[in-house]
Amino acid sequence: MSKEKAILTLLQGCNSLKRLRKIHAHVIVSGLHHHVAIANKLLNFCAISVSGSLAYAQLLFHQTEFPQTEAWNSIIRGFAQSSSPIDAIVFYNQMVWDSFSMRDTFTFSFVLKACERIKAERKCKEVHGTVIRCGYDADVIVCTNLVKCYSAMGSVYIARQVFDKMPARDLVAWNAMISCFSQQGLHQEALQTYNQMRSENVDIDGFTLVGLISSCAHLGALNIGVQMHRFARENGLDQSLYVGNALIDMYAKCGSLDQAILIFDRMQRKDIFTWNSMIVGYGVHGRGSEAIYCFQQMLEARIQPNSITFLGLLCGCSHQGLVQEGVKYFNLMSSKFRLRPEVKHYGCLVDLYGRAGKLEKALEIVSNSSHNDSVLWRTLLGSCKIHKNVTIGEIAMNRLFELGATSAGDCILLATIYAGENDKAGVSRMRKMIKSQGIKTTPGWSWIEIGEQVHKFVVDDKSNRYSIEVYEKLREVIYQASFFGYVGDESVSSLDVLSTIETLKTSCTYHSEKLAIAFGLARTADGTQIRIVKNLRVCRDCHSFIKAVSVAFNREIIVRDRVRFHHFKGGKCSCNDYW
DNA sequence: TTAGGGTTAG
Repeated sequence: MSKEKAILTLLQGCNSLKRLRKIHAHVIVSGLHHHVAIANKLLNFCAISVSGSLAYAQLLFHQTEFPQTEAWNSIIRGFAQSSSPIDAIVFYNQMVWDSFSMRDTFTFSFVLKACERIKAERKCKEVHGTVIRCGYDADVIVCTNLVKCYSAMGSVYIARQVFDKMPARDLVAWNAMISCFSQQGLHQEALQTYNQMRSENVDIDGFTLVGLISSCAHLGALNIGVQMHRFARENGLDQSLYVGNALIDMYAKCGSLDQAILIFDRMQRKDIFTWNSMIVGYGVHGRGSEAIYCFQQMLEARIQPNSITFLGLLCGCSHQGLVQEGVKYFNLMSSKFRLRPEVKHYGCLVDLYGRAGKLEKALEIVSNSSHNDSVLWRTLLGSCKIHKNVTIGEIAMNRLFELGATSAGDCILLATIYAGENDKAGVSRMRKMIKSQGIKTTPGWSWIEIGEQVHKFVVDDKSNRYSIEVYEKLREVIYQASFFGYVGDESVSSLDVLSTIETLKTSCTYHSEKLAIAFGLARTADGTQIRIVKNLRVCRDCHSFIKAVSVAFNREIIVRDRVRFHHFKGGKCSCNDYW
């Protein structure tokens, strides 16, 4: 065997930096350090291997007199996956000026990886231009990297353009496009891409499923989610940790907490995502005690909690009124688990005290918090609405005003408090504030899944193609509901119904959830559960309407609002009218 | 024997 071959064989079996240093010394003594294959192998090991060293790789690289493409690629790749991806771009820039080497598909893949990780938008566009000029825009891997890179920067439209222009798309490319939509919150587009994928006869795998199941979770699209679950089972993909985690989250977010628990219990392996998805699931369903029990099991399984675990726990405690427990876990975060509470955790703490009527304590926390955040004051204002506290409500509103963060929702919250006190002047002030300050309102919308279609209804919307059918059905539903305790907004004082953003713009009659429920009643068989996902909180009028509908039509209705779940059955709601 | 992939919160 020649010396060169012997050294290459040694490098093949090398598994530590210490051993590599010895081989390197041997290479120098043998006068083979200019041998291209050996030098590249050495450099590649140092740059990529977990037992390598990027510092050593840099040393080797600088000792290379005329580095060729392979050497550049190794060093760029090494930095692209390191904690300092910016250095990959620095090396790429140097390579551009080097006349001894040409960039290839590997170079582009690695530098795009670095751009993706540090969200270097300008560089990504520049590399994209070079990719086109160099004729690599037909390369499926480079293009998939471009899709991922634009996706990471939120440039979904460009990502889709790159994807559409690809001459051939493989499974990974489709998965990247679906993930892009899913991660950017464009869930209906993710499902449409999946339909397109199916129509082009592309098989799907576990990666596809995870993106899609996550989109179903956000959309509340249980029927499609169940189909995905069935597909996973039939193809042996339900054993995957990622798929299992996504399924737990999907079932919990679609209102089927029992199904989420079933999958959770059956999972052979559980990681932090598994535990968090279950704890957050319990939390948003207002089942604090079970969230706490799950947390204790998690600790027994020796899984370290993170900040999301505590968000789930605190949410559960807050909605179940477990004040002492909530405070205990808030304190444990930093004292035992060395996790610094973030503004969202403080938000949960304010909500915890506020919901329980301890508004002075909640005010003290917001006032003393180093987070001078509008979210905290808004949370406090929400609690003031529940407990009809004008004084603290006004303090919160003034602080929001000073922070320049007043929204229409805030004005409506305070207007509702004034309305409770029969303070017409206060309500009028809030109306004027919205108008004079030009405060933007958020239109309310609701999703409902019928079969495999997700339909969106916007407040007072008559542009929907089912409008005539829906409005006609809604009139009938309101009439039926009136026999079961629902008093429509016509007979309710206009002050009493000021509780959502929608209200100021229109009458409560055509709130988006009412339209969606009427559509659901018209389009589904008797006894079928109706599930609604709404972007805002449910207003008092709609809440009492849905309670009456659940009994009048003998339907279980599940509404996921911006914060929590409401399970309506037999004229009652799981939130016990406390939300 | 130098490449591209996934989940929880927000």
